[in-house]
Amino acid sequence: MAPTRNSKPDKAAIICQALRRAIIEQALKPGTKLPEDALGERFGASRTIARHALGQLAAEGLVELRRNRIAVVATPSWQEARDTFDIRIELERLVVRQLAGQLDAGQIARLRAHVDAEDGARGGPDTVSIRLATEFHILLAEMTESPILIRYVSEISYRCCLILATFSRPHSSDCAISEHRALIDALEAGRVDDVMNLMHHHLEAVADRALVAPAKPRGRDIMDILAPYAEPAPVAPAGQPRVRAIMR
Amino acid sequence: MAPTRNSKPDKAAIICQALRRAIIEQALKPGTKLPEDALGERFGASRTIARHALGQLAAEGLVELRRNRIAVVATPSWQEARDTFDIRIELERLVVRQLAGQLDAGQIARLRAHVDAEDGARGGPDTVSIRLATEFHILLAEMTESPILIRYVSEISYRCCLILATFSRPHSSDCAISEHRALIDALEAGRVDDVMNLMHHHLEAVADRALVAPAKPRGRDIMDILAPYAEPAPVAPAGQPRVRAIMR
DNA sequence: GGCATTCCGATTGCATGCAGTTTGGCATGA
DNA sequence: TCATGCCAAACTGCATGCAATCGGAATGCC
Repeated sequence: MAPTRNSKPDKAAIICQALRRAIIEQALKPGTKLPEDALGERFGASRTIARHALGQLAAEGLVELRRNRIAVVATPSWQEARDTFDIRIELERLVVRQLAGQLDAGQIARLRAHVDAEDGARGGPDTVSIRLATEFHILLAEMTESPILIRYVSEISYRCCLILATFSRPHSSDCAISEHRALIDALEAGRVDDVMNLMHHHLEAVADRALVAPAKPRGRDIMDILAPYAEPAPVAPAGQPRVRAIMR
Repeated sequence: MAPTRNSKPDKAAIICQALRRAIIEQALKPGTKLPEDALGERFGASRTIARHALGQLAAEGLVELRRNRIAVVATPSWQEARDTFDIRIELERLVVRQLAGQLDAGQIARLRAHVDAEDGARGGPDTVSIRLATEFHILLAEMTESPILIRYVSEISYRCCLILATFSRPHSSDCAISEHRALIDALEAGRVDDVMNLMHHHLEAVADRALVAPAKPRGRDIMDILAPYAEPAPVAPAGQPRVRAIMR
């Protein structure tokens, strides 16, 4: 009775997992088409299942789903990228606020082991470093044992991977390892304010290192660029004034 | 060409919308079963569509989806409720940080009109007041024009409705109207720190008013209650020490 | 009477089929 | 050469069908 467990791990979930990994490791680049039947066939399932998986990934923001059109890997805009990191900072500050001084020796050891693994991946492909760094943050979130926090941090961290894939220049995000170590030290010492600030600045640094504002418009977004030119006569301030605070 | 618009609003999305409203207005209480074919029949669609809609709502955390079992309206635990409000506070602080001093007269007017509507709903059923109050927050989020922020705030606000439905004592959350007005004033004046603090305390107040810790265990959660008794011999500190900071 | 077992209806997991829409190439004409 | 219109292939939207699984009632056993 006990050993049965969740014997059937849900076919759609498998496809989801595979696509997620492929996307965050940039095996599937933003804009890549994801036809339902091709996916289904590849994973030995029907379109129905592939469709379901795509729906989930769309809910996570990794995939764009347009009606009657082939699904594609999402291509975050630059402004979305900024907003995403802003949200991530606040969420992860919550994480470390909950964890500071609350972790037992085993948990601290697990964290250190993970960072060592990150260290070991230096020199390897960038995508692996990025994935490992992301998994460190997710590991932290999981230690809160708060389902919502875990879900949100995971989701937004994966999205940040996608963003890095879209905007980052090559070789930019491995010096984060020492910052991860500092985080662990502060967590262990239990100084809440310190660790929250560390996390804040760590993520800000990641964002600033990665998010080089696109001088030449990267990839798609062509329609966005053309939008102002589509107005017939730009005499008055065109359209509604966009109400976005310019942050940082 | 222009008048076509999105002519097909997606059947699954309709079901989603309907269920969401029903859930946040407590027409569907936590724990209510949601069988696929019953749903499909009710909305003139097939099980496939109903299933898809349930998947979406599960991704939003409004529905619980267990394999081979009937889907049910989610029943948040008390700890989840606390965590959810903590996250919501940070997200909405971001919202007002972006909006302070950036709204035009029309937007301010729309906000005031909405609060007036809330006022008009006083004395009506609690569920309507709660929905209107929630929509005020979502309206704010939409004014940021940040898709991610809008998505997260909407999602978590709906979840908070569900939480209120689960834990709130009757007659608790209508005095929020004056706080909404204060928020608008501060937004218009553009004092960022003020409005962030107002939002923080407003949401904290809502949480404190609503989240009465359940002395007698409310409804289901029987398994939770039994959990400690399931341990064979509670001699030593049972299992791993739960690592949750007790906040506030 | 209390408890384990068996069996059947209810319900989900998944695949397939058909209709409607979009895409992109090709032919036609200026 | 370039623009235009048409058509077939590709793909999605959705419904239905079949097998697997679950929950609960009836049954048998002590």
